[in-house]
Parts: sequence; C-alpha cells; structure tokens
Amino acid sequence: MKKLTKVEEQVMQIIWKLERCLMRDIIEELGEPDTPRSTITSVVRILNNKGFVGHKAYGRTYEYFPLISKEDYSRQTLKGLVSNYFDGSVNRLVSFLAKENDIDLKDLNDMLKQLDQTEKDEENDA
Amino acid sequence: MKKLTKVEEQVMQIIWKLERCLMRDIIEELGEPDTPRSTITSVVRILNNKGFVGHKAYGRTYEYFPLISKEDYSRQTLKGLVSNYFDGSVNRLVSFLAKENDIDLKDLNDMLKQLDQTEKDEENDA
DNA sequence: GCTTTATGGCGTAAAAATACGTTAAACATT
DNA sequence: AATGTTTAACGTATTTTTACGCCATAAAGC
Repeated sequence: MKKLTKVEEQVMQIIWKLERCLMRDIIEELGEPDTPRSTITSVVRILNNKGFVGHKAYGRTYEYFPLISKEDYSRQTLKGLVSNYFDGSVNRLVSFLAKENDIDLKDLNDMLKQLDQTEKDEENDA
Repeated sequence: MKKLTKVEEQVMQIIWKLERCLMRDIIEELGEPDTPRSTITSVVRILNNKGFVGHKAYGRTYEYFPLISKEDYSRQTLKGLVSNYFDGSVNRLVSFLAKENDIDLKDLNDMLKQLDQTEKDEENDA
C-alpha cells in the first residue's frame, strides 16, 4: 500500500474524522489560516489520484470521502513499524513500551484480564 | 524531528545495522542490483544533509555512521503513530494489537510478570 | 438584477525526493 | 610504471510533493 506523506496524512486525518465532507468542512476543520485553501485542494486532489479518497459530484462541487479506513491504514503502518524496528515481533514492541514506562503495567494487566474475559464470553456465546 | 522517506529509511536501516561503514558496505548490504549505486550515494548524501548520518573522510573516501540512534527514531515514530491513530493512548494501541490477535495474551502476561519482577529486583538493589 | 465577496477546481510554480551519467581517484594486473 | 577496471563523489535530470494564483461559479449585499 502507498504511504501518506506528512501533509497528505494531516488532511487524511480530517477526512477520516468527517467521513463525508465538502472542501469547506476540511478547511474549517484544519483551521490553519496560514495555509492557503488552494494548497489544501491540491492535497485533496492528490489523495484522490492516489486512491485514498473518492468524490461524488453535486453539481459543480464535490463531496469527498475516504476510500481506505483509518483502521486499515494504521494496521498497515503499525505492521511496517514492527517489522522495521522491532524485528517483526509485536511482543518486543510491547516490551519496549513497558520499559519506556509508556504503559502502566497494572493498567495493562487489568485490560488484559478484561480482554481475556471477553474471549471467554465469546466462547460461551458460540 | 524530520521524517525519513521510504528510500531514505531503507538506507538508514542499513547504516544502523552496520554502524560505521563505507559506501561499498552499504551497497553490498542492500544487494538490490537493479538500483544503480549512484542512486544510493545520492540518498546517503541527503541523509547526511538532513543530519541523520555523519561522515569522516579517510583520504578521498568517507566513512559513514548514524547520528541518530535507531531506538530514538523508532521511539519518535511510535509516538507519532500512537498520537495520530490511537488517541495518544498506548494502552489503546496494545488493546488493538490484542484484539487483532497479533499478541498472544498468555505470552504477554508472562512477559509482564517478568517485567514486574525486574522492577522489584531493581527496588531491592536500590 | 447588478456589484461585491467567497468558494474551490484547475494549471502550474517551487521545493524536495528519487534516479542516473560522468569523471576522477583507487586499486588491480601485467 | 602503464593500462584496465572498479569505486563513489558530484552535478543534474526526472519525478513527486508542496504551495499558490487564477478564474469561473456561487452566494451575499444593496
């Protein structure tokens, strides 16, 4: 899958958030008055060319919407990160985070217990 | 911090791996015969301009080495990913991984216990 | 309904990333 | 040492990304 560049990603985040939107919504949401609107439209156009967003014409104005979900893209990105920086091992990533004290171990334990419980519930449902 | 592009990252990975290296080491390690060496040298030159790698001249030939550690860069990238795709919550990231079955919960539990133990050991040392 | 102001698609300029050819030095072979 | 071969720094061409101006339309004010 193609990778988003810095600015593309910024705009894409907005389109993901708004789901279906007009140019004005994107510009309003971005709210950076220093960037000219014409620059934003360019980026949207390129996102469109690259297949990240689609558009539907309403008269002369377009409605834009994502063609790839944020979740799919983050999954892909995360996979790449793990493969490049953590020897392809997700556990290594988590262990890195833990060592960095980015996660509270107790929190995580609680969370895991909950997930574990969810799994058991699903088993019972089946 | 500046972000590496696709090709830059590829070359950077090699320089991180080799630590201190000559052009020929990088090219050998890359081992993609379809990419001309001159292209690689360009990328290295740009990495140098961007401050990712330094060089030391030995006569007419340069020895290259990373100026930023792989760990630092991955930390930074990960932080960005979490902030952009997981509402800034690392726990949310881990929970995502767990739901995707990318991590085995049991493995993770064992790992956490070990980390927990390490912390206690460190407390005893102090 | 005419003038003024805002909107946004489009073409394209400017900057950055990627790709390659040339060439001069380094090394090998005789 | 003279010749051929490999190496890699450098300059630049090409492509992609980023940024803007223009202008036709739409909307607002009078």
